[in-house]
Amino acid sequence: MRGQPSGDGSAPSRIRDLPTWLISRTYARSHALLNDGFADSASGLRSYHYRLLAALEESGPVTQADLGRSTSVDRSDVVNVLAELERRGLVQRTVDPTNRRRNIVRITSAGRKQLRALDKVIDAVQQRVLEPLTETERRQLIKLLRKLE
Amino acid sequence: MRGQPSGDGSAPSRIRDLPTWLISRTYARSHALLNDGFADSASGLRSYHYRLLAALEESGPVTQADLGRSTSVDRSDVVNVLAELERRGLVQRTVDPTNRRRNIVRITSAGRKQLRALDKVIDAVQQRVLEPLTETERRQLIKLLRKLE
DNA sequence: CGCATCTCAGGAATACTGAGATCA
DNA sequence: CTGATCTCAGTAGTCCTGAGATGC
Repeated sequence: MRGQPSGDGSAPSRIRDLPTWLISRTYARSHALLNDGFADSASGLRSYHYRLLAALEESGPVTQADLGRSTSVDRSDVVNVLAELERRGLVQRTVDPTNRRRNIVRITSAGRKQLRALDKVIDAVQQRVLEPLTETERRQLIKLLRKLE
Repeated sequence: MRGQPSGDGSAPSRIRDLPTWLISRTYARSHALLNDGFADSASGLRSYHYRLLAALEESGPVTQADLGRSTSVDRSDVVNVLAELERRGLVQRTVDPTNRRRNIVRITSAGRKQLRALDKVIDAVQQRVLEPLTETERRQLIKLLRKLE
């Protein structure tokens, strides 16, 4: 295209320096790695499943609505993803006897086991994505990103 | 759910502290803001259109393939998005006389004008997303994210 | 022939909306 | 009735794959 400067990538570009663009690029990369990793794990599960399983293990039994809120997964997606997880015996849904509108969801021991396997995928992806950063930089990045939430 | 600590959000959570999760949340937020902003602009354009227009203005005339590579927009999406942009008179496509496989794409003056309008949307979104960060932190974030590319 | 380019058709995964049924 | 919850159907936008046609 045009003359590119030297240095460590300080080419000023309106687009490439846009935080939202950088975020979306990094997201796309880790999203792709995640899907590849999950595909390799042959579990038939995806990122949504992981989010819900991991949240369930961390929080203990919760209602679907709370689960959706804590994971930022939309209510309608929660329904579908939980249905798949239940079909696989990874979670259990029971009607809340004190409020029959609600489903109480809990992770099963098979779910915990599956989660251990998915954790490995996740860890590998983190390593791949964060590879260019030092430990200090990683902590810094996490801190900054948490502020943005 | 469970007892939450105090402080400035140091609740340790395997999920919420995952860089890829943080990235995906921030991505989702800015993506939504971007789409809302573009919808309000009544231009009928989306994030892909902006990426291509902005890249075209910055690079000058290029082939579609190069445009796709520089913006990380897939070749097949480049085709569709450029078709829409051309229909609106925002870009111009001409066959490269020296290599008739290629299309040379250039932004039109109407395209530049439209880009100015979209820039405002983009700026507003950046402000909204980065609002919790100081100037120094924003520069730091950009630096870290660029390292991840 | 190999290879790059442009094009088209379609799929996958995330994010979301609207509406209906149930029930506190 | 109000409002929360779960469910279902369907859409939007991004990202990607495979394959065909063209021309270097």
